[in-house]
Amino acid sequence: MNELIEYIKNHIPFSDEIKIKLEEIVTEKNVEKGEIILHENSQKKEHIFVASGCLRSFYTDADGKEHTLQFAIKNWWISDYMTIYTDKKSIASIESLSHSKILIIENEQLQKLFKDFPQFEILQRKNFERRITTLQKRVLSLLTLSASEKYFKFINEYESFEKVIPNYQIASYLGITPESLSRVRKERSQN
Amino acid sequence: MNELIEYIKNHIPFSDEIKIKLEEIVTEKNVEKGEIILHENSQKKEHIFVASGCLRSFYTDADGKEHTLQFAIKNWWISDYMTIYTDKKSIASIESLSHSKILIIENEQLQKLFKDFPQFEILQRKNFERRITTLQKRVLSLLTLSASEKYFKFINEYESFEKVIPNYQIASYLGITPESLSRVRKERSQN
DNA sequence: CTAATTTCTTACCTTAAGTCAATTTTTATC
DNA sequence: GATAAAAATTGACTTAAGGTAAGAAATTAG
Repeated sequence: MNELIEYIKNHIPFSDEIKIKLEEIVTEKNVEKGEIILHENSQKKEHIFVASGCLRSFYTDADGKEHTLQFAIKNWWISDYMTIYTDKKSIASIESLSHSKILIIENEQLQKLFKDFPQFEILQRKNFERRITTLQKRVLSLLTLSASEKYFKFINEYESFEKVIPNYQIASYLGITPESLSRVRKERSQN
Repeated sequence: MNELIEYIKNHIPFSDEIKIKLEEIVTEKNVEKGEIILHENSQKKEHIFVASGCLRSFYTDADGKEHTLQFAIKNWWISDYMTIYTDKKSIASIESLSHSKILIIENEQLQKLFKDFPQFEILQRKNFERRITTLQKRVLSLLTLSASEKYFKFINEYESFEKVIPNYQIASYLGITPESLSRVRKERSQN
């Protein structure tokens, strides 16, 4: 909870009122490595804030292959946007990649929070803007870059991820096979 | 202008006050096929509403190859989000694919509008939500689908686009070559 | 500390999609 | 409606990345 408060204070004016409200609507949870937090097919509209550790959202295709949508570390939000903003069943799952501390807010509660404390709208808007530009950049990478370019861009941009996240999951984020990623990494170590 | 008003009325309560304000900040423009509305490298933070016709935003890579970011038809918004929400120079351009009528709003003006008429925030939020889920779906398509699957999904989803947009631009949206797209289309006509 | 499991690497082969170049078809222009 | 320009198609060839399978390395669990 303190991590979330810290995060909020860094963005908008904070008050005791807000604190009380937050304590009412936020669920704190410690999760183990490998634990699934949000299951595919659920209809839960939950926003997850990562207080510590690392999470991943992914989609499992018809062949059982997993495709990573997002990684999230401390101070990041992660959720299944398609489920929250449409009325369709979730096609994605969220799992923890390490022992993590997470804070969960129900979407309805969050919407109420926006009404009661309009300054949160600003936070939300900023998050949206960041998310849109991030997704846009990712589309562009997928459209224009080769396997090795995508990988080097990724480890460059998300250095801190490299140690926590298994390579086969990075591959599934970049849209390449683990074998290809391994070959790309070999090249690097030879040059 | 009427098209924008119509659009707004469909989403939030409208008033004469809003109308007056809009007339003050909105620039109406008729553009020709092939006309560039927003140039790469500009720093203009403009939101474009399509009243009629069809627009396209695209990125030109180092080899001069164009990669389509978005198409937009009547009642869609199109802009260069990366330029608007970061302080970097635009790496994308926006062009008109037909004779089009467009309405342009400066980002600063739009932000003021949000302050004066908070109901617009709702409109903005909905737009953001839609955009995020759309981008997310596109990432997923790029990660999981073959050239032909991407194409059939596209023409299925955006039927109305097929007639206006040249195939080589659809190819650049899907991340495949025009030649590959042509082969995919040939298969379809044979089965 | 050892066994079991998971992740990563490597070699060999296959394939989907890219490249290049020529031709046909469609669209725009005078 | 003829001519020019743009877009689409096609064929021959190349290539980047995928598939398979087996073994090595690293992690995790008992």
